[in-house]
Amino acid sequence: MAETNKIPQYKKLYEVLRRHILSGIYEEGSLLPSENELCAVHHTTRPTVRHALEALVQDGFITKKQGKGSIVRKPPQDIGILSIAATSTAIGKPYLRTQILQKPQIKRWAEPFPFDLSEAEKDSGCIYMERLRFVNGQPVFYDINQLPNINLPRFTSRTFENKSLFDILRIHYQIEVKGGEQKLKALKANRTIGKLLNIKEGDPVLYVERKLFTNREGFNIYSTIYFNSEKHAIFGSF
Amino acid sequence: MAETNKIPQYKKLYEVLRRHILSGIYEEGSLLPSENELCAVHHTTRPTVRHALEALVQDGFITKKQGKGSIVRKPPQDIGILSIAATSTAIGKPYLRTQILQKPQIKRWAEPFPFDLSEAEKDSGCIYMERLRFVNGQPVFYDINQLPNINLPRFTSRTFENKSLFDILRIHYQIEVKGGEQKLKALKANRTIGKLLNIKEGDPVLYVERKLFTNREGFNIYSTIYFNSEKHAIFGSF
DNA sequence: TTTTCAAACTTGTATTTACAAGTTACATTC
DNA sequence: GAATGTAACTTGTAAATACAAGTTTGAAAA
Repeated sequence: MAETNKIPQYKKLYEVLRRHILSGIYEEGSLLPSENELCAVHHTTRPTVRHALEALVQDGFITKKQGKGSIVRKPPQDIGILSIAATSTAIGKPYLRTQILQKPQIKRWAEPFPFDLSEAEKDSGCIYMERLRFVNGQPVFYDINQLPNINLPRFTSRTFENKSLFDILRIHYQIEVKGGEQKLKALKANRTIGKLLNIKEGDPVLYVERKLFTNREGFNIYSTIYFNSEKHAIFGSF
Repeated sequence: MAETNKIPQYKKLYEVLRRHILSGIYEEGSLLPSENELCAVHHTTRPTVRHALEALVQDGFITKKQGKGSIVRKPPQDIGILSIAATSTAIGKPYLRTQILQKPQIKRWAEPFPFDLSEAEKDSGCIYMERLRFVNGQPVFYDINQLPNINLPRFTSRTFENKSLFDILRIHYQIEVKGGEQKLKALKANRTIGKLLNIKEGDPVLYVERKLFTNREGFNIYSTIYFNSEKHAIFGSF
């Protein structure tokens, strides 16, 4: 028994089940094997299985019901609450095109900065990028992302057009978002924002400032978002 | 031993610790008693203590560090992402006054209703209430709450002025919010909203529709919120 | 004085066992 | 056939125990 790589059993089980749910082996609405079955299959005990299931509940992959079982849920989108839903009619998979206005480049942090930066973050400078996102051809989402330039080889030369910033961070750099905080306001669009989002100056826009914590100590991602909520709404589930 | 009211020990311990954190008995940044100490004091065992602490971590009241202990955090506001933060200057404890515009009363559900209602919810009618909340004397927060009128004895006669709706549901009825979904938009204030929030007609307001799931099957809480983000922002952490 | 290291804490992971409580299915009874 | 109840599932709560791993402290050694 030397092959245990220090990764706890409950986490390994979590990963297995999560993978199975995402890959469709367990269908949405169906029941996971019972806790005792999972014990038998994975050669472990109920508290360990329950620990893994608890994490799945926490991350929204299942709901549990006493006497019934663990029900598979629709896997939740990206972490962090922000996806887009149409207000009037429910569009199944909104056609979302992303245009990079400013490719990732190394800059100084914007001043003044809406969040407190650590010394390490200040010293290392930041990687800056701007994106504009379209739903059905209309611009709805303008966001500025800044992250510290700490140990991210080749980052600025990667392609972002069709990939999520977060996917790239997770897959290439093992950086995962663990939580965050955000401030939301409704503002009048100024001229620049109005032009970008194709609305009139003075029209209301949703404004969000976010700080996302990651599994890397002291590595946070900062975003500023302007959202055209004329025809769409920001939708979140938690 | 007849006084156990069916409430699990770990929940009771959670309530005790939560109360103590909120009342300042444990200061922000300080350490909670160690798990073994809590075991001794509350006559229980580590798994139970850990279960309670896990819930506190989940709700943002503490963070844990292996080898160190449980660190008390700044207690997060109301449940579920919505609290208020001043944008310009950080106000330590924003003076928040709540005015009940419409005491809880039994009504029919509003039509049209932004979310799908179950048959049970439709049949039972709803408890309806409106509140207006002030920070430093200025109205910032107008919210309409609707919840199904199912098995909530004495609910409409309770006092809400200084207590959170969610605290009352949790403590008196063992109803806990387990998750939810919400839509956010920026709108122009109409005349009514403008008057309530003391802003000009046409000024931007933050508009939120929320559906909160609870541990009671089929019991959801629905809120509509208008937020004056002129001087404040909605703050959330996740 | 400074460094090193070991002991005594802390939380993290895991097993084993037991019973309570909610759900379902089926056999019994009316 | 319809209602009832029981048995066999499910998850929920709780205890007792053991060891692993990270942090702090202070004594011993350099």
